[in-house]
Amino acid sequence: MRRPAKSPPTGRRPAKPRPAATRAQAARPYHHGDLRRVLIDAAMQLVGEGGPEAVSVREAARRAGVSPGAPFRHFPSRDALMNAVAEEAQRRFRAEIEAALAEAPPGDPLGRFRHLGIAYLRWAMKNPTHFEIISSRRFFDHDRSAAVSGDNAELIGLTERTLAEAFSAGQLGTRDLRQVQIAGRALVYGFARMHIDGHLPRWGVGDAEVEQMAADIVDLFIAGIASHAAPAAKV
Amino acid sequence: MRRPAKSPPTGRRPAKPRPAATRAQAARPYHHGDLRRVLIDAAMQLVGEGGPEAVSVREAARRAGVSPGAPFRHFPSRDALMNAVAEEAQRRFRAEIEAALAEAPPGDPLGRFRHLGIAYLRWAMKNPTHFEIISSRRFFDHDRSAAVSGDNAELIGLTERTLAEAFSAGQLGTRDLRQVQIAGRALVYGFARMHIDGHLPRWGVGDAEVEQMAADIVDLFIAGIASHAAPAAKV
DNA sequence: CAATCTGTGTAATCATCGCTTACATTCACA
DNA sequence: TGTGAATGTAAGCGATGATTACACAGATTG
Repeated sequence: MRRPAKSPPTGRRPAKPRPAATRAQAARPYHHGDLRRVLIDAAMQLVGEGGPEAVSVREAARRAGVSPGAPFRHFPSRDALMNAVAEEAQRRFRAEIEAALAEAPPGDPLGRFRHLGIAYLRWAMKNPTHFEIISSRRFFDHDRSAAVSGDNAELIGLTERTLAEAFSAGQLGTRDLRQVQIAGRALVYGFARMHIDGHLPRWGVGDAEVEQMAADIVDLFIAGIASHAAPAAKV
Repeated sequence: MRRPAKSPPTGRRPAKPRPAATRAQAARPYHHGDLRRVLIDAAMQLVGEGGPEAVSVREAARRAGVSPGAPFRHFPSRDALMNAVAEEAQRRFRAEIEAALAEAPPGDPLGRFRHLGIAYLRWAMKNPTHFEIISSRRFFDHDRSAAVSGDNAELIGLTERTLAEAFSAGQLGTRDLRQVQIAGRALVYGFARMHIDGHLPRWGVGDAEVEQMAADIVDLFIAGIASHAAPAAKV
């Protein structure tokens, strides 16, 4: 980031009130097609390249080929842009989780929980920076975005229901359901954040091994909470 | 942050080469006592007040009563200052963890592991912003700070050894020790991050209940990995 | 004791950033 | 066809991190 401006006026325009420009030079109509969309895409790309902090309104404008003030017609602040980016990321996240869950066997709640956890981690491993913005209060305000909090609540509800079914089916023994839910969430969230924050190498988990380890700890957790009289899950 | 400058020259000096100032005005010797230390303290305070992003070199200088360029005599960049802050935080973290562990019973490895986990979470709950800077690669570079990575490695080694002892003592059944270590870390780290990132309210965990819940999920994890029966439960 | 060297603070300046305001241009609709 | 709303540009404000030239003070040494 922080490139040196790089835009000498390029003779694009004599700068003062000019007669209609004729547009013979084509390629740059005064009005951008769908600037809002383009800005979100550019910001998504910036997040992917350098994390949430790498997003600047000016850089997004630059990539959209537009003046630094233009984005403010569509987003009142940088935070608003980040919110839009977070909504987009959260939407993709939810879509992938639900798609993965659709392929899980309907009969076995604990098995579905396993699919849920693994899909969650797979997306987080593949999209660490996007996962980060939808997870950390620092980069946007969940409470201010109905779309994000809605998608998020939907996913949380999904896992809660799944675990509750497992509980009802006697797959969890006598454990405290709420504790199991929170511990399960902490486990997958923690592993995802360890990946994002670069902790895994220190724990001896190389890039090639990450996905397998993710599945392993989900399985370990399930084995730990599963009712020991009924080894229903897996195998 | 972002306060409006607020420093009209205050007539402190006529700006051009002046004869010795006599220091009759006392209170402000040209050389600050220990600016480096004061800057770190100011930055620590800023982290505590508004998180890592709230740290600015200029604000630290302001609080130290010094010109905006002065800090750069001690820290070549903002990141270097953040590194120093992280070292301080990591030092305090380690000290508290080790103190807590010293009070744990030496005979029972799994019990010591429990103390470790609870002490870890207690510090994280009480110092969320400081915990964040030593955890997230975003705010400083572990690899560039021998002090931080040393303290950190020491703590990790501690938990690894503790769990290994439990394993040797037959308290873990036949589980994969490495997986247990990583899952345990993911669990506590995840819970700490959930707290930092403001997820806990959504999971129904209020501020008053946080510490208890932290202890509960550590216990739940330990119960899950403790011997009782092997994972596959070939009862 | 005096001269000078080195460390540390100040002043001024630069480029970038988010954001605002005044103005220009274009589109859509009456 | 004309006019207002939408949406772009230009210019500028105050903030930031960073650099440079200079001022001062403490320590070292002749």
